[in-house]
Amino acid sequence: MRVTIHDIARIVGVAPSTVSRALSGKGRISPTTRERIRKVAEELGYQPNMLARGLATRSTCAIGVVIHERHLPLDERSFYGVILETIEAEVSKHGYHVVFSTLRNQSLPRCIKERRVDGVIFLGTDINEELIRPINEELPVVLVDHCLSGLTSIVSDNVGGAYLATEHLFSHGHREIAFVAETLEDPSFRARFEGYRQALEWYGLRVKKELVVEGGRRSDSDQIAMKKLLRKRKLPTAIFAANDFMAAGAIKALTKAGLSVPDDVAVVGFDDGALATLVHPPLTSVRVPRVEMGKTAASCIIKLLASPSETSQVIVLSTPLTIRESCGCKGT
Amino acid sequence: MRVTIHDIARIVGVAPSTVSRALSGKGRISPTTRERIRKVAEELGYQPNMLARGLATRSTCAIGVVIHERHLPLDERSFYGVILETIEAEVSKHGYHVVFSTLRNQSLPRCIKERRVDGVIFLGTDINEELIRPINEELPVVLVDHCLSGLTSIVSDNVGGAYLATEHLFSHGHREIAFVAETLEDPSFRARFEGYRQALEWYGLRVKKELVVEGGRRSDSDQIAMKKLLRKRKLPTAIFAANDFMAAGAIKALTKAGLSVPDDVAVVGFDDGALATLVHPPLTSVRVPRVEMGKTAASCIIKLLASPSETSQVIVLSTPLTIRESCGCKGT
DNA sequence: CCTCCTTGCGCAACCGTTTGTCCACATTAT
DNA sequence: ATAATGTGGACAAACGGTTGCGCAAGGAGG
Repeated sequence: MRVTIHDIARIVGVAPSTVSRALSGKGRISPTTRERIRKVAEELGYQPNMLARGLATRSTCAIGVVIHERHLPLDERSFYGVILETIEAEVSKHGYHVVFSTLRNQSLPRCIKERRVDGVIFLGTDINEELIRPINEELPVVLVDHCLSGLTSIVSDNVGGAYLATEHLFSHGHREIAFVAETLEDPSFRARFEGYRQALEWYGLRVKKELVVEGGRRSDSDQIAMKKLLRKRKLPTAIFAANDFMAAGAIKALTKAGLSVPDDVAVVGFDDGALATLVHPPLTSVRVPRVEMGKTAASCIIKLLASPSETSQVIVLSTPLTIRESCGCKGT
Repeated sequence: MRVTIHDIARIVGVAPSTVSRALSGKGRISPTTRERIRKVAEELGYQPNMLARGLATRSTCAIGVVIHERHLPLDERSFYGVILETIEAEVSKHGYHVVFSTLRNQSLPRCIKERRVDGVIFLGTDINEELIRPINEELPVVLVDHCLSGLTSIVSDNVGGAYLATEHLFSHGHREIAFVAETLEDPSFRARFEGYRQALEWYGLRVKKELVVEGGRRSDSDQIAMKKLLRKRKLPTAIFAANDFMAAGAIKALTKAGLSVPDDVAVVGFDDGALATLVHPPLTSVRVPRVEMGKTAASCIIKLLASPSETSQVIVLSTPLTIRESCGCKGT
């Protein structure tokens, strides 16, 4: 059996409550008994039972990180893995640990319903508002990559980043710029489309329907989209992809079709994840600051945990353009 | 305040213990009162407090998943993200949830030391045996991608997969086959090298030192390794890379150098993750059955939780070769 | 010398469950 | 009728901590 404060109390010859106070540092205790207790606890290798402590203090020292199943798998296609691990690293500095869970068929994980966490971070879009609101009544909630009024939200500047990418292509002479995405149903992708649209408009161009293609949610979405695009009578001179996955697929399809990237068609992606430097030519891509998003989410939830009345805010992280070779302007 | 069994007991007019038994289905209770209690619990939206239950039953309904920081980030370079999410999906079916944590500077996460989990799954190599053994004294432990005597271990057949890959290249006429890895210090990569060595030996070839290159642990390890290889007076006709990341890097470096894959140099990777189909040409790669590894790990820990005396075993999952285009045998 | 404050610590209640024990009553066998 | 058995539920003691309250001893101030 594990050693408890009662064991320590018996050995030192004090009451369990005294042990509790000595170890937690709260309450009035003489320095000498405090030290005696600490020493014995140390020797016995005492580890507090967090369940008991949690029961008494109504806290769990855990924060839930929930990700929608649509954003799985946590691999090359999704950047949530990095955010998850960043959150874990940050909150663990404050003594919290992470309960990781996915949202299946839009029902909250048991660990949340059963209040086994002190706060929740939701990762990604596609999470029903009706699911989140009630949670927020009882627990601090932080949203990452998603925005809801009255809730603390961490988002990247999708519109601005897309604007930047489109503008970059325009400034290098491209006038026929395609937009390729898996689906425009996804709010992030729609925002990226919006930035694309705004940039074109600002420069006096219009969005051409035939240059906007969606590949759908299937895993070969990239090739489906590119097939659609390559069927057109006139190819664009540049492609702005809504994420790196689609950009990599574009490069692949173009190369296969005997076209050169960036000489025949320039390509710009979005995310600037590890994939960007794994393909050839290396992707010019709009950087989504995943680590910063994770860190910000962690610090927000910690702040909310400390003072739940903290007013909610929307934090927009900027998305700079990382220029590599796929856009063809290297050295210009 | 949340509704407790005391609230229900008061309303129904029974003792809290009766409510507990009615809800859990254990113990003798008349069907009519059981139903009355269930109905009231339902109406009040009762959710059991798992902390209290855990305290009473000495279980937490949580399993810890620990990954060594060396295997981070959880992105294109690591396939542990997929395993993590698979484990979560599986154990949640049995009412468990996942506490995710990384191993920093070789010290166990607090959530484990404080026994906030009922069992632990360790992901990846590089985890100190001295850290794991004591845990195993008190909790069921499962190892994934790592093997320790007396502990239940789930591994993929690295040696066999590498043998298969090398044999495949040999059978298509290649005699100068390079081996490229980040480092041979990693046990998985060493095992893959061993398979490579065994295959060469079986076919009467010897390992040539100049054809075995390591790129180191840096993020541009792939390019460093390829630079070393391309400097040699005589290029190999094929490259067997210890993982997809290095294989993708090899393709990139070869393409950059004006060489064609697979016509000038064939490339075979290892992992067969999402990256394999994202590069051009698509990678022929040895499949590491990540999902199956996750599922197996989950079912092992569930079994161990049910009967802790279960005898430990080593489960080796087979690693078939997925043939695509980078090895140049398509259609042969 | 008496009162008042402070300090250090013990007592006991509480957090919300589970579970062993026991009792009252009903049912059946004798 | 009485005794033996079975049934349904109450009571209370855990589980391992935290925390409000109270009390005794000691020191300071009048």
